[in-house]
Amino acid sequence: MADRLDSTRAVGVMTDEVLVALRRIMRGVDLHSRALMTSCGLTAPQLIVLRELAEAKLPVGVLARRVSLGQATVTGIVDRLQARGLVERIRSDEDRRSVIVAITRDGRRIVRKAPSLMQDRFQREFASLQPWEQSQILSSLQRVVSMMETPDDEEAPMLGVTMDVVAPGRDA
Amino acid sequence: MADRLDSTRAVGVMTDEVLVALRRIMRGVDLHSRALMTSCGLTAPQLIVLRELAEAKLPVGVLARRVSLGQATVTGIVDRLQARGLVERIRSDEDRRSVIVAITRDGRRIVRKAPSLMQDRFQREFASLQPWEQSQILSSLQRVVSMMETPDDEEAPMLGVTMDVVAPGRDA
DNA sequence: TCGATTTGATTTGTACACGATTTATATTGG
DNA sequence: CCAATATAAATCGTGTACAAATCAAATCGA
Repeated sequence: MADRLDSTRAVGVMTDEVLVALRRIMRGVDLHSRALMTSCGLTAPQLIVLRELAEAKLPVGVLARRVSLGQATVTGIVDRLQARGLVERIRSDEDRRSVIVAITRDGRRIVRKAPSLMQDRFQREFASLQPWEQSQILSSLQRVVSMMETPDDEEAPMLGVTMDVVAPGRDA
Repeated sequence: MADRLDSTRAVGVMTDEVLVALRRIMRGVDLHSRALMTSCGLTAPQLIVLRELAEAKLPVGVLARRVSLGQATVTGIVDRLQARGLVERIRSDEDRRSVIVAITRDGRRIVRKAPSLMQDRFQREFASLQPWEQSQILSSLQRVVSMMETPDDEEAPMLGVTMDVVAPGRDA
């Protein structure tokens, strides 16, 4: 019964379970994001960005790196935030290519009363764990991150998924 | 610079790090999905759906539950798969509201030569860990899942791996 | 100084992913 | 038998998220 996938090597079994857990986590985060949306009008990424800006005004590029998102994505998020008057764009005097994003008074007010990024349930349960369990979970997650992100983070050359399907010549 | 987060309560510090790790993982999964796209023309969700269909033709609703996605999302994925001729839609004779999705010969061929869902790198690194590390990671992830999903909501049928911990009952 | 390159941001196009609504078909109640 | 209800899928609207193309400003080179 376990051999439905011809390509399933022994190692695949547990990897698949990891994958399933990952997908369920992603789904959970997404669903919470939507719940947030209906409760306070902000999605998780929007709130993350806003929180970052609550600490300091930043140019878009720096902001993107801070929140681990692409520049294009952040531009869209800032668009929506700006439409609600929660942030403002200021062209830098130093470098007129650069757009500084700053939180507004309204934005600050919303950040202050916004619920936590993760559901209360998660916070509560996580907090109730023993410290060693908390660090174990954190380090496991970080281990997964390190296995997923390229080590010498050159960003592009990791497309090594290709078995023989595609030619690796990306620079040509 | 360490006091920028003065507004976070003690419990928030580690939770935030968990969150960051989670987001980086999600980003990693997404990036891999795109790499997959360029290498074999299929994204991860498409491949997941196709794999499921390689085992049996299914109505859209059942398919959606099997892969833990919404019905609307699966409709879109099936649209794109169908446009490439990898699946076909068949209206059920029994119940003409129902649309059975079946994999085609081309679809089966692609599934066969598609790379694993996760990069080789992840597979290799995960496999190279000590067994106790593997189970620690898996159980940490599953712990996170259980903290995130509301007990009410359980049920998500997952991608067929069902071993322990979650959802004992496979389907009928 | 003027072109070429680089760099920051936006735009465009594709693909998820969801809830809500709509459409088509079944089933049931009167 | 037909209206009311229920269900399956498709469609619509919103919001991520990315790469690629584009635009605009700065900087470098000749």
